Amino acid sequence: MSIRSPNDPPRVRAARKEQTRRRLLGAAHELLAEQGFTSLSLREVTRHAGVVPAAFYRHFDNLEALGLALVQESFANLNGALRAARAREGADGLTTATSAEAVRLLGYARENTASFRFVVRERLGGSAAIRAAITRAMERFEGDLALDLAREPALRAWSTEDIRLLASLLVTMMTSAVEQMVEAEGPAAQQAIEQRILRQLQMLGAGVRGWDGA
Amino acid sequence: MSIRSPNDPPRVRAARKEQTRRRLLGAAHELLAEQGFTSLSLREVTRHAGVVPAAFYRHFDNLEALGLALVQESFANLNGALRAARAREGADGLTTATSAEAVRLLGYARENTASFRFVVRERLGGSAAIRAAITRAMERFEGDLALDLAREPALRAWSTEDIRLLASLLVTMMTSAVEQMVEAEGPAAQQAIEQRILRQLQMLGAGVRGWDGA
DNA sequence: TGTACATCAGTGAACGCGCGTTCACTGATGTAC
DNA sequence: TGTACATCAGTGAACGCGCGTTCACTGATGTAC
Repeated sequence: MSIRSPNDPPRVRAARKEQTRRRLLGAAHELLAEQGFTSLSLREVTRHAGVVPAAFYRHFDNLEALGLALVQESFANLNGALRAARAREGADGLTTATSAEAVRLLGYARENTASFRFVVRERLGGSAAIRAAITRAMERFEGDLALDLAREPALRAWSTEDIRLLASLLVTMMTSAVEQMVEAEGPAAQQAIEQRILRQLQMLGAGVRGWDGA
Repeated sequence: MSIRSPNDPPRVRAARKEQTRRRLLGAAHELLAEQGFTSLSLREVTRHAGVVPAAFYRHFDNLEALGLALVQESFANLNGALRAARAREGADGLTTATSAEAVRLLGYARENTASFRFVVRERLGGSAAIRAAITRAMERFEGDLALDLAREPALRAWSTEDIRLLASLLVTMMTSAVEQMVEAEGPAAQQAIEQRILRQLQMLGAGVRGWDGA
């Protein structure tokens, strides 16, 4: 590091620090495509980032803090992408809307495999703090989904609890599809996964239409 | 080790070896209740089992081999328990049968938390070989379920592919419930999880009844 | 039953290795005048 | 604009530690006669 250019603008130091931080996060991100977070080492990350191990501590207290930053970033990107895509499209009807959301989510997962693989793998394993952060983010996602469902005319007669259960079930199904997606090899497999969950959503949709809450 | 008793029966050596093997598996099992397989160390396991590290190699090639043995054992126990419970009960009707199976599975998961926590955590993380072994076992489970579904009068008109999709969806739902169950604290939380998935199964059941395969 | 030899589960010491963390340092960047 | 001093991101060396694996060994168990 410490390569100076003659005419840097002011705040160069802060910008360079941020740049190194990004390099650390990026290095971890790349390494996590091929291994679990638990088996990641600080030295590995700094080596990959082209920085000396001790430099790590200028940016994070420890590896777990970096992991939490990754979780936060992954979900921020995902939510941003979904929000943008929703605004772009805007579908009507419950089944259609849910299916469209699934397609958007899977599409984003397909394009951001590394990020999703990390989240999917760490959701249940390894560090308790990271697990908790992922759970929290997914609960927020599920809550938003429940709010959307509550506005659906088709579900007007449903109890709040049943709407929550439906949202939870939808998240379960999408999570499972994303799990398959990040392990899928080749576009054919990816398309098959998408078609499978869409048909499963239709099956469930038939149940939702026939549901009288009894 | 090597504590001799005066009048041991023959085959003492083999029996003692098996006993040590069980101790190693048991030690790993206990340690895995509190940490991921990836962060488990050979020395930790042997220490917990009361054996010198080098002794490990008389029983397994490496830690991963022990992990695979654990996977195999977990599913063998699960399948045995479910088969026994099914024979004991035997329910009629699709929704009833599926719900009963879910109740059995969750009950067994409640009583064997450590074993399930291991499987649930390693299903997506860590070692590729262990992940593959768990996936295989779950596919077998899903295949058996699909066979059962195929025999259901209510599903006579369904295509093979749709029956597979339904089995897959049911496994997804049960897996999710088991994931929640192993993290649940207290009987109240456990019962809530059970009630939630039962109602979700009813919602899906309504869809299955109304499904015309279109 | 008794003896002599073979087997082999478990031992204990040793090895080299990568790890996380600490520390005093360096030199470019930032600031005050 | 120029100078003197302060800040601080990144360095390089050092540390103690637990790790997986190897090896020659020991002594109880097993077998052949």
